[in-house]
Amino acid sequence: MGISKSQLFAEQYNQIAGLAKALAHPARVAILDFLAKQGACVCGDIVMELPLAQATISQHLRELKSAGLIKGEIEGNSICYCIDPEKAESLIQFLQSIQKTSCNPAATCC
Amino acid sequence: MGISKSQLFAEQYNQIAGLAKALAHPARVAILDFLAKQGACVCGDIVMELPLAQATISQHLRELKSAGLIKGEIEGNSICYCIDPEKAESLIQFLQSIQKTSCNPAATCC
DNA sequence: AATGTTTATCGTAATATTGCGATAAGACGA
DNA sequence: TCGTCTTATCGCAATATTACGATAAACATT
Repeated sequence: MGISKSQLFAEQYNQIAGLAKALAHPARVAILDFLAKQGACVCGDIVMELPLAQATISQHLRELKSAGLIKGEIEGNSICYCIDPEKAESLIQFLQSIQKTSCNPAATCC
Repeated sequence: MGISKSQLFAEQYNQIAGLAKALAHPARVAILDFLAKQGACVCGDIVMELPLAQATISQHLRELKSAGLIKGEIEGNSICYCIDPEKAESLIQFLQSIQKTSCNPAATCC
């Protein structure tokens, strides 16, 4: 009935899925790319870069932060965001692990 | 109003987000991991592995397939799924590109 | 042809996400 | 203190996702 059954899955799978979910919106991908292209930290002017209202961007930033993909620290009047590379690593490793799979030669399908 | 504004974002960001969305559910992560651990293809017994109904798994498989993360070919009576490593690559590359970002030493926040 | 096996699709209910205006909370300068 | 600037949160409406029973479609076996 549409209820989330995430508690039925292994913790590892939920973690990967949680990270992917944080990336599963073009605005959040754009935010990460913008932070990366700045080479370092950015204080607040993400709102100027994206075609979304300030409230919406604040929400996206919160999701990225709670997923652990970015860090934000108070910098005087504004807040300074930057990328936290640690969590991205586990997603990369999962992708590489499934990517390594070569198709069984005994199978005729691929 | 909750409408999707994805058409306002660059095509590249939508592609990354689309791939991440396919990974953004523990059942789909589990399916990919299962296919990878089998080393190759598996015909249908994914249903036995996961605590979900057959209709639900079929839906998840369709999402993985339309995202290009898996391929499925008809194998007699059943259908044979295996991982398509191509699309995973672009997601890996995006993650690595944002991961490379080291924090600007001039910034005091991180 | 009739039956069983396997996978896909439809319809529907429950829940989650998205987006934004309004507003609050905090820091800064005059 | 007062106004201003910046970011967060609330509340709501619109939409999307998730899950599954029922059923259909395709094929193999009998």
